[in-house]
Amino acid sequence: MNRRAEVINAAERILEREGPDAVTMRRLADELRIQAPSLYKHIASKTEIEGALQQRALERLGAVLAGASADLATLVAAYRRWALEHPRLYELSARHSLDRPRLESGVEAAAAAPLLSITGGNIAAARAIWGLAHGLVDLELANRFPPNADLDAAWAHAINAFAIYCTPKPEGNPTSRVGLPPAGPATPSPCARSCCRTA
Amino acid sequence: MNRRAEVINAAERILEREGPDAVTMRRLADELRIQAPSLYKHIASKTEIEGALQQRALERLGAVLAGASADLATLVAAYRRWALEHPRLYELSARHSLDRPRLESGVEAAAAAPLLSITGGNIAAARAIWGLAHGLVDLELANRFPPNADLDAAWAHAINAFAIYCTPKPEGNPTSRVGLPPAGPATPSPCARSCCRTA
DNA sequence: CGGTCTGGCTAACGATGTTAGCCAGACCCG
DNA sequence: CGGGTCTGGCTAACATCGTTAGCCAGACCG
Repeated sequence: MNRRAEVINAAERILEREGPDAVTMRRLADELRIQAPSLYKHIASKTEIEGALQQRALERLGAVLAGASADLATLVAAYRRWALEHPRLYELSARHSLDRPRLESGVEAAAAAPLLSITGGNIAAARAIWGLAHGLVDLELANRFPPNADLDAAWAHAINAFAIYCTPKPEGNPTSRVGLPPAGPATPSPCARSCCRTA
Repeated sequence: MNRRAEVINAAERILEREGPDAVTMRRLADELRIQAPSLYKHIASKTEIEGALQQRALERLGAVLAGASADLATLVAAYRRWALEHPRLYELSARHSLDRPRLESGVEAAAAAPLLSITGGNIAAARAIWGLAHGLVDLELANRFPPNADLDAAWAHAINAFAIYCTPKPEGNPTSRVGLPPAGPATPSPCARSCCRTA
């Protein structure tokens, strides 16, 4: 069964080095000094490889987020940074629809946990923040912003807007706050920050 | 030159009826009662077709948004509705990176205008809201939320969070407010809404 | 020793985007 | 009317893609 992991490792290597179009069964077989049809002794289809990489991406992103859940700003900064550092993997994992049955259970929840923790267990708010982070990253990766766009400013606004939903965690208490009531009117600083001045 | 438009129309028809995988040069040729290579008399590549559809999507979405720019809630609702009604077209247009050179000038700006208008010309805030709307839609289309997720609640949070950046337009003045200073501390209702109670 | 399983192999299939090259007809200009 | 060019079809073919079928060497085990 270890060969299967080698296949997926090779796929990830090719993906990161040469982009998604290079991840080809024949190219992948080359990397393993094998013929393409032999791959099917270890995996059922290319889709399965993509699924495995998606799972891998979810795990890694989840781990990174878990280590950066001090407050909203650092959390989303970690999200953005990871996505920009592993754009191919992020794209592959985000664009494909999850086939939850195949996904190892818990991965999804683990990736979501830090976000939930920060919103005090407010699932809907966590989803909104997730959407925001994913959307900004996705648009950035897809080249949808003009080349000179000040994306840091956009992220700053995003963080500022959602500050109402988040109380910074008391220092030194890294455990989850899932289950606590939402933060409620912890009014954010009323947007006099530099990022808010129109250019 | 009109045949080119017919090709793109046919591509859109197939896309919407049978999904992205069905948009094949041969299938497309069938639809036009033609042989596949003949398509190349009217277009240079399949990529060009996708670019044209992307442009088309941008135009239509822009038009819809322009007609729904009363306030943030109706604007993003329109965004979401359009994307869910034309998921294939939206995906195709959002996933592909823009090749701005080929894009007809002004389309991008036109699509962005309603958003900019609502943030009072605050570009960074507009981008954040765009990211949020795109992200939520993209995750929804990609099946990333659990089947029973209450997405309306997530959208409500999203709107609530960004309310600080938006003053509702004075009734009966549909012209743009681009250029005005940002809304500043127009404090949002402090999140006592039903959507904010944790389930 | 014999049987089974593992993990390679070659050959091949159908589908994809795309190119080369031919040709009928429309259309225009002298 | 005659000839040239342009338009828009066509067939044949190519390389590449994911994938299947079927063969076989070797390891391993009873």
